Amino acid sequence: MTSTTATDPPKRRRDRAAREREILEAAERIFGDRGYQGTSMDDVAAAVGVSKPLVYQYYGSKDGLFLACITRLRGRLLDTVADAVLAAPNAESALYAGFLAWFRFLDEHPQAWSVLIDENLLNAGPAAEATDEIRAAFIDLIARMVRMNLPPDHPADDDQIQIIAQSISGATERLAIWRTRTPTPPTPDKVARTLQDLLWQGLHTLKNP
Amino acid sequence: MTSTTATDPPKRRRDRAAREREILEAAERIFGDRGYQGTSMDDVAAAVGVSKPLVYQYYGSKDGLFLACITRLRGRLLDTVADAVLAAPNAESALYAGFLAWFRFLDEHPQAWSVLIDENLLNAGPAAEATDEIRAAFIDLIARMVRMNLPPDHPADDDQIQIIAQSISGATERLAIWRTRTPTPPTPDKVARTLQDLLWQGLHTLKNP
DNA sequence: GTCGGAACTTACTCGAAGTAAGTTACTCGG
DNA sequence: CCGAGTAACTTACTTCGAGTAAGTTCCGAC
Repeated sequence: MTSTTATDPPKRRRDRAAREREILEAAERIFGDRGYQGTSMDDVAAAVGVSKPLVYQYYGSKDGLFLACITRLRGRLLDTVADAVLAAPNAESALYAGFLAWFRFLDEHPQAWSVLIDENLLNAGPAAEATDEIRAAFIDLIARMVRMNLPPDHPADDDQIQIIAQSISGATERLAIWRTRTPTPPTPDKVARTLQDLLWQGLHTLKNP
Repeated sequence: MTSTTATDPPKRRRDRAAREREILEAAERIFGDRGYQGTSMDDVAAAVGVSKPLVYQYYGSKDGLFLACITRLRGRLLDTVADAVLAAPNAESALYAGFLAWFRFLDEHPQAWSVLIDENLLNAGPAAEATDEIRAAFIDLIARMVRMNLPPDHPADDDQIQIIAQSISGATERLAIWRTRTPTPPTPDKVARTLQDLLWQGLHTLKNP
């Protein structure tokens, strides 16, 4: 049906930055609706009212376009969570606030999240490294929080901190996927509280090797 | 190059079960080497020394073949971990033994694991439900262990148990991926101990709502 | 031997990623 | 106002891989 945005006739040239943004927004929407595999470059081009080679000129490849979507969406998610964490009065509530912000954001932007779920698609070549880098910002945030939570009397073991940060990242991602596939999932609040209860004690009693 | 298995000339007919096994084994190998996207059905067919439609007749689609690989590999992994868990003398060591078995298996079968990493690819249609079902056996095992670990004086909240089981599943999967992408990852033993330390306390002090 | 079904193949269609080569519109110096 | 230069854009392909239609060959049972 190729509805552009309700304005078909006055489709003039636009400068590159504007067109790039337009394409990116359409791509986020369509990838979110139909998934990576279910979306063709022609679909995206048609939605913007433009031809496919233009999309290729600006984004290089389907992976490139998808990566751009992921990067932007994850950036927003990270900002939201980081804001919540930094606004918390102490370490304990920071952990909880971070979890809560994460699950709430994903509830409120289901389309964004369904793009991010597909992130794992890009396991081939340099795209894999790119998605790892994007996720790494989250892992860093978590690692910083973990350090804040650790008992101050013994120095942190970097391996342990990485292990814990990766664990928390993996746990929250799987929980998010699980919630979307469960008919009546527990509320963000309940999930965040349960995670907090599960982890809080352990973070204080970590033994060094 | 189409190397079958070092025996090209005597390629006779075989009964269905044998051929299916042969195809499945080749598929595991090739998917493991090149990933889902990087593998074509012609590749698999050629490796067995057979034509593509035969593969389709036996496995229906590329997703079907891939799913068959995942199912078998996850089954083995589950057996290994379940054995370790059941052999443990008590709840605390069962948790640790399960983690350890998990990471050791993946160290010893890197090719199997690289197939399982791609599991997330199948996010479309009925394949998504199928992969969820396969993973569900793991979640169940974890959920049972969590119940064993819970303090007996208050009844378990099913939501909480699901949340925890999903978390642990997600954490171990992300850790496994992370370990494969890290030059010198911590040993399975260290990872298992850290996870155990992180979770053990929290599992005992879970509050009901 | 021949008949029936199971194992297997050749030779396609179709859809989507990616590209080569060209065309149209805007813009800026004269 | 006008022509060149360039950025925005298109048409018309190629290529590759998933999936399929329509057979053909082998083998065992009667």
